[in-house]
Amino acid sequence: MAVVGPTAAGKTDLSLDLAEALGGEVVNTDSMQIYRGMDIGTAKLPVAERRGITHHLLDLLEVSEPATVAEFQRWAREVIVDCRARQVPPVLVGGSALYTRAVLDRFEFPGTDPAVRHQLEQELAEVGPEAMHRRLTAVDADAAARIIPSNGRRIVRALEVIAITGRPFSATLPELRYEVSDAHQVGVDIPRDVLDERIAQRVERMWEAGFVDEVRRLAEHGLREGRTANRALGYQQVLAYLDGEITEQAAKELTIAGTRRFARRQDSWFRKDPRITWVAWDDPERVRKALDAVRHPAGR
RNA sequence: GGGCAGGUAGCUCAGUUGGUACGAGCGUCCGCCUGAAAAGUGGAAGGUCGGCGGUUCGACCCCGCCCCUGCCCA
Repeated sequence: MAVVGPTAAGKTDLSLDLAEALGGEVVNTDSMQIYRGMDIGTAKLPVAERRGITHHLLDLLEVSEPATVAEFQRWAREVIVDCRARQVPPVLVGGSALYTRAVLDRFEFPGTDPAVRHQLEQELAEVGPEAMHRRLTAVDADAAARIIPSNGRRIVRALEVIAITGRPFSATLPELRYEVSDAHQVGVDIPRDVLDERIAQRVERMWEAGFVDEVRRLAEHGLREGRTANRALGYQQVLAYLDGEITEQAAKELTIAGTRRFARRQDSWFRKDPRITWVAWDDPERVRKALDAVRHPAGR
């Protein structure tokens, strides 16, 4: 079972209730909570509040280490296999839609080659995305047509895949089809205005809880040098503040604004998936309704 | 009470020597997304140009009065 939805909607609480009701364990599917030390800014549930339920895939990497979806997919599937071998239902929770899909769905990653990647990124920096896009058009017109010429990152990845596999790059997502058997997704449904207010409050509380110190500490452990962790919402803004680029107040405001934008992206991503059963964030019966969705899946 | 600056999109501001607002960034809305996804990206909708009167074929741009904001003087 997977609990999805935008950030600050209340996924964590629901996941605990569901894990308790099912006698399951929680599996994190949040791309940033896999980092050790990123606690306040990712709203990671403190051990003391986990109700004794085992949580997987938290605190796996140092902030200086890069994270990738493909790697995460392997870890998560191993955890799921392990849980099921013990007759324990895994309850996935997280707002990283791609991560969730990579775990649940038929999703294959063609591989990567650091040298090739580095070379292509070098070129991108030199000639710009348009020139790279023309190159992509020459070798794979199909993929090029699907990628906007200004999107350097996706162009680089497409060229990388072509270089290492010798095959064209498919730029489309696979169809919505579960790879993991007996999977169910429950989405936390929450009105925008309520969510916006909750986000602002959450960020305020983060600051009160010593978020700036957390970032300062992580900066000493290579947060700036990493490739993934330093992009996390809040962390990137506080780093800018610590570097004297913006004021602390601006860092806080930018974090709130950025999180709102992120929540909209999350929402639009999850809304497209018709397999998700939505339950209202404040419905007193939400746990029962979520469990009903598992026991009596729609369409059966 | 007097002087100066300003009142243009939800916000911060461009702009037209008078000829249908060329607007921009942010926000909002909608969308895309395969090894950085809390990242990266595309598009759309928003304006009686402070109010009223005047001049003019025609005013957001000129004139008068008024209202509002900021600063200065008394």
